[in-house]
Amino acid sequence: MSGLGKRQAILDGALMLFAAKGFDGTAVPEIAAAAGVAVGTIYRYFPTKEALDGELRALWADRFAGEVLQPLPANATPRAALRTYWRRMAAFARTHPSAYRYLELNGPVEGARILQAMQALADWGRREGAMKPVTAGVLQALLRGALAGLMRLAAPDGAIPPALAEEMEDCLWNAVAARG
Amino acid sequence: MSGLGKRQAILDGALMLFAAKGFDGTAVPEIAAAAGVAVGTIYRYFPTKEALDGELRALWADRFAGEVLQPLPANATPRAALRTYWRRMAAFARTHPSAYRYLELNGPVEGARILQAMQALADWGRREGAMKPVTAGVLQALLRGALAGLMRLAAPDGAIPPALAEEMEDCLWNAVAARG
Amino acid sequence: MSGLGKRQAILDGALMLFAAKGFDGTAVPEIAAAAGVAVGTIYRYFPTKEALDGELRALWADRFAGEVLQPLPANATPRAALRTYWRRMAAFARTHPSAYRYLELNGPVEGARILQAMQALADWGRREGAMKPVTAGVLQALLRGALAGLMRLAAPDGAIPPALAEEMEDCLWNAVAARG
Amino acid sequence: MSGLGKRQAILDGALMLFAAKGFDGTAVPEIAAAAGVAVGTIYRYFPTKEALDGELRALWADRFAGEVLQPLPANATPRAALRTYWRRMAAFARTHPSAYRYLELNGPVEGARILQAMQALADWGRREGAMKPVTAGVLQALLRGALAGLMRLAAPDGAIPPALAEEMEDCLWNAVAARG
DNA sequence: CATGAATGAGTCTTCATTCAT
DNA sequence: CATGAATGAAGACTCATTCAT
Repeated sequence: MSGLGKRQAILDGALMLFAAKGFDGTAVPEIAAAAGVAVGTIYRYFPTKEALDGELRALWADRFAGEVLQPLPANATPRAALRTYWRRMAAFARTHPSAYRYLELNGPVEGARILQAMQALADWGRREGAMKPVTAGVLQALLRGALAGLMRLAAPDGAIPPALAEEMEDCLWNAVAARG
Repeated sequence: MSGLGKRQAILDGALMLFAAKGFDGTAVPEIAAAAGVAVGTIYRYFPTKEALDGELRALWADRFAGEVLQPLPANATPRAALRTYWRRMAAFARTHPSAYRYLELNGPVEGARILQAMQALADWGRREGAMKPVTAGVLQALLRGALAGLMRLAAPDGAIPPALAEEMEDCLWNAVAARG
Repeated sequence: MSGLGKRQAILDGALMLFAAKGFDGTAVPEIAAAAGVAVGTIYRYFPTKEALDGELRALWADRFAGEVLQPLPANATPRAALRTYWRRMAAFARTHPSAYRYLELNGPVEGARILQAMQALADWGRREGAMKPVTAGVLQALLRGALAGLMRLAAPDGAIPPALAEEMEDCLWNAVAARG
Repeated sequence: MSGLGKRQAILDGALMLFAAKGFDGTAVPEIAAAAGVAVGTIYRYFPTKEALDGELRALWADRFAGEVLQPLPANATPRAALRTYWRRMAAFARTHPSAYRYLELNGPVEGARILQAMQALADWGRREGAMKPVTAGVLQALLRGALAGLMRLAAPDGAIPPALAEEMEDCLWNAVAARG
């Protein structure tokens, strides 16, 4: 196994365990076992357990924001934008349940970049008359909270039932849509 | 200090510390110090650290459900019911931030009883034509998630700004209201 | 065994082991075994291994200086003073061989106070015409070095043969005596 | 760099580090870094860390004895012999402070050969009537101890002030000279 | 020959739990 | 009942040594 492979294996093992048992609940030897390496090897790649945690969080927070904030389709409406953001977030949670749980467990999910996008969406929707005036923070709290709430409904590590995700999407839009 | 007083002090200290640093991040001697008792005393009231955690969770989950699910005012409409539930949840989070954080941190917030109430509300609202058909789980996820999301916006231990709470309440109703 | 007894046992065990194998060559569990206590107990009395070492050094350096620098007999001559200092140092090395070895191993043997006494002796001896002019540092180096050299001759933990000690004392006086 | 060069670099690095931090306080990777070689390389030249230490001690103890015990000048008197031995020892300590410190730190400085020379000097001096009867061990302890004592006076890695060395030499001769 | 990534036994230290006072 | 000194298993981290490249 190459050095990069081991580094990745360590990150993967740590992610799974931190997501399942938390940082303090996970012992370094457990991570080593999960990664299939010796304990000492972990310290060749990360100076401390904290550093491993930090890198892991930075890595996945970045990836989460990166996936959610990809360019919107051309000619998108605010409604389509909201739907797109929501689906991307749900897709991330479905594809990387451990990463999602880990990020939710340990504080804000890369707040700044997402919040910016929510601000832009709120402004845009209001300009177009499609959305009622809504604080960006409220919008972010709605999306993130709804996703976290749905994840809780599912069994641990369970995926969000697509039907519920679609139902929620409809609710979310109505939550912020301008009254007809 | 009476025996009950000590027991309460231990529970209070543990709540604060578990909320701030997590179960695994909190040492029993820390709890003892926070409670103003000797280490050994803790073990006169709780057989293990886990048992203390369990009792604490049961206690607060019960209290949370108890406060939120108090009888609704007579002649309430579905809209008023939703608002009442939301305000009670927000009030709990504002009044007992440590308890709220602790409950959110450690898995489901006494899911069953709340879910039941959401089910009842969804049925009721649909019967009256005030709400669109909505799965109870989605409703619960919306409320709980929105609250958690708002708490995250606030500084650690900070309270939710009342204005945001009201704005959110409006969104939540629209999310599930029947289209006019 | 009382708390003070345990503390003392730890200090004693550490002294023996540090003297025999050095600070870095001694493991904390070894100290615990030598002291007849559990590993954790050591940390109830000393915050770190380094702190234990520090206290040990302070303790014995003080005791060494205290024993050597006790008041000289009245009507003592410079010659008698030198003899007294030397005998006290040798007595300390004979009575507490581990402590002596430990102090020698780890840098200066409480240099300042002893050096002061050597300075006083050198001045005194010269004023009386009994000693030739001699730098205090040279005098200290002579005494301490001679003692360390004799200790080396003896087997590890072996005592200095009294005959050699007396012979050395004669040499030391001649080393600094004024020429007849 | 040639093989011999690497071997020498390792010995040099180890000497410096062992002198400064002791055997147990020095990590093999540190030695490798100081020597400018890879860790594994050390094990191509020395089977274990202990073996490296052993060779180092043998090497320098031999060199020390070799330098001190070079042939004395023809027509030397006992007094000149003592002075010569002392100056050679001081010169060694001045020229190779790390080596001197290392040898002093770790037990006897190649006792046997030096002791033999001291014995010969003591016998010779007595036969000539220049020295009082003195045990060889005492003579050795005086010289070595005086040197070690002077080294302690100097700052770490500091050289012995020549004036002190000369003053000491005078003392040493008087210590063992026959009374005039 | 030289390298340095990998190893895992061993290090210092913490902490849940017990029990004599 | 309350205490806190004592315990030792377990945690994070180090380091002498090996071996595939």
